[in-house]
Amino acid sequence: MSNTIKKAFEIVKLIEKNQGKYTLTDIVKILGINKTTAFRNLKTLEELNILERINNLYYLGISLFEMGSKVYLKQIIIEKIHPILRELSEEVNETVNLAKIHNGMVLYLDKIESKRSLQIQSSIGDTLPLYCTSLGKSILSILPENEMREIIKNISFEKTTHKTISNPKKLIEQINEIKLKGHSIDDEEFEEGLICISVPLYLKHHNFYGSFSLSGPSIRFDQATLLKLSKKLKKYKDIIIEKLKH
Amino acid sequence: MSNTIKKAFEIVKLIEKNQGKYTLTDIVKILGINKTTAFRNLKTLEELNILERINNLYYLGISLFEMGSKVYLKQIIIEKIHPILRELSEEVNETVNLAKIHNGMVLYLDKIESKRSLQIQSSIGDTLPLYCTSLGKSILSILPENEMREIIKNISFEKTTHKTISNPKKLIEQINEIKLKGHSIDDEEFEEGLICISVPLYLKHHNFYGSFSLSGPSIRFDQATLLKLSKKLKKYKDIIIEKLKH
DNA sequence: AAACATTGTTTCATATAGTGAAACCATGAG
DNA sequence: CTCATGGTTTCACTATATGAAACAATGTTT
Repeated sequence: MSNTIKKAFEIVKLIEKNQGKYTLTDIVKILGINKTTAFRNLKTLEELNILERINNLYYLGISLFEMGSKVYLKQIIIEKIHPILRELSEEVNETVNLAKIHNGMVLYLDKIESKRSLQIQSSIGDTLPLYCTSLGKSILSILPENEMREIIKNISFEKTTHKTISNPKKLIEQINEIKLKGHSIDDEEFEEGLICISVPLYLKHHNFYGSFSLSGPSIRFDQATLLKLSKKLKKYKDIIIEKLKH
Repeated sequence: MSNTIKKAFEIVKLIEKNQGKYTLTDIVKILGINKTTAFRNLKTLEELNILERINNLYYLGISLFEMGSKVYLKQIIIEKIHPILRELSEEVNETVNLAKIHNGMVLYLDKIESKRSLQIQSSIGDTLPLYCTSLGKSILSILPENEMREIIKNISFEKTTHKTISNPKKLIEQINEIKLKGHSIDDEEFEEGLICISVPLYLKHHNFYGSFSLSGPSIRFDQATLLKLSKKLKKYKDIIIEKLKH
């Protein structure tokens, strides 16, 4: 079924990974496709503003921005939650992230940066593994049991810090704890010096399995602070669920 | 050149206009394409998460959100300007919009809603005509003369309120005024009861022709207020230009 | 400045891959 | 139970995307 579309989309996905890095010939080499085909597809994608070409290097185009702004998720869910998360961020003066599960990964949906926060780089639209982020672990804790097992089965664990969870048993252990506590913590498991604390967020009516978090440098996030923050998170979680009830 | 891609994209563009309204058969009728082709294209688009199907009705898919979040414009320009606009919004307690020109239209890039503002519906990603918004008029005032003339030549004026500008001469007159004053006003020219005030924003290094605005109900925007707001806008404009200088 | 390398673009013959009419299901209405 | 509607599958066909090769436009090396 429409291979042409898929091929074109493969190109776009490649550009998404590395904007402004690839030239026609690069793309041909990387994807192993024919030059003429690539050439013509790039041309049409450019015409459609799906890609943009500057000095023969390709970038994601403005059409994607236009359409991306209009997906249901953005207009109905993210934009309704945003002001609430903003309040949270202002109240505790830390960076807030919102995420959902997508293809067995954490997809970042929204972010409110605290003014003081040293910038930790996670961008809206990025995807990260479930097992090494507090957001991901929170989400895992609210998934239907069989779905969770299925996802964990397909994870290939890779350590990014010495604290990263590296096997299914440990992960499932933690998930069970999270179910009891109602929140999850990423204690430098993904990035040295970075701590996150998340609560799961399930919106039944929208079939939304997600979570949101507070994150910052480990210096600021001692045990006492974490306890306080977890309470705040749960408070705001209730506010969100109330607002998105229908 | 790759007609298949274009056809597929036509479908996506149709869905963008009316999410959750069209079924396969509708799409076939509206676009005058073959049922089988539409069927298969819809299927691949769904597979690629470009479209989402719920009860045989189509919505924009999550891939578009992912990729849309990563366009240069968003990551480099909008996200840098955002906190500044947020400050502006908080300082004057009114709704702020950011826009740029795209295909002879105003493309809304960002929005910060004031808490008190009665919701005026303009969404990020929307496009509106240049001539009936203050944002558009501001942009026109900074375009190269020939480009501006060319664009105005192609406008088909349509009145949405009795105050809407309805001919090129009047528009060019106003643009000349804007060039002198440094800001533009939309006095219920697009929507009854809605006033906007904008300043143009040209970012040389990014080849960015845009503008940003404050908007709200006409009751609040008397002459004296407008004067104050125009000063604020210009102040923030300088801040933005300074920050995006390189 | 000439020869070479590299990369984007065009041509054209070919067959693959998308197309569309028609038949087929599944569902819901009358 | 019949009909109507809308989604799905089949299959023969040819239009359409494909890819090798030639070409043009760069910039680089000698």
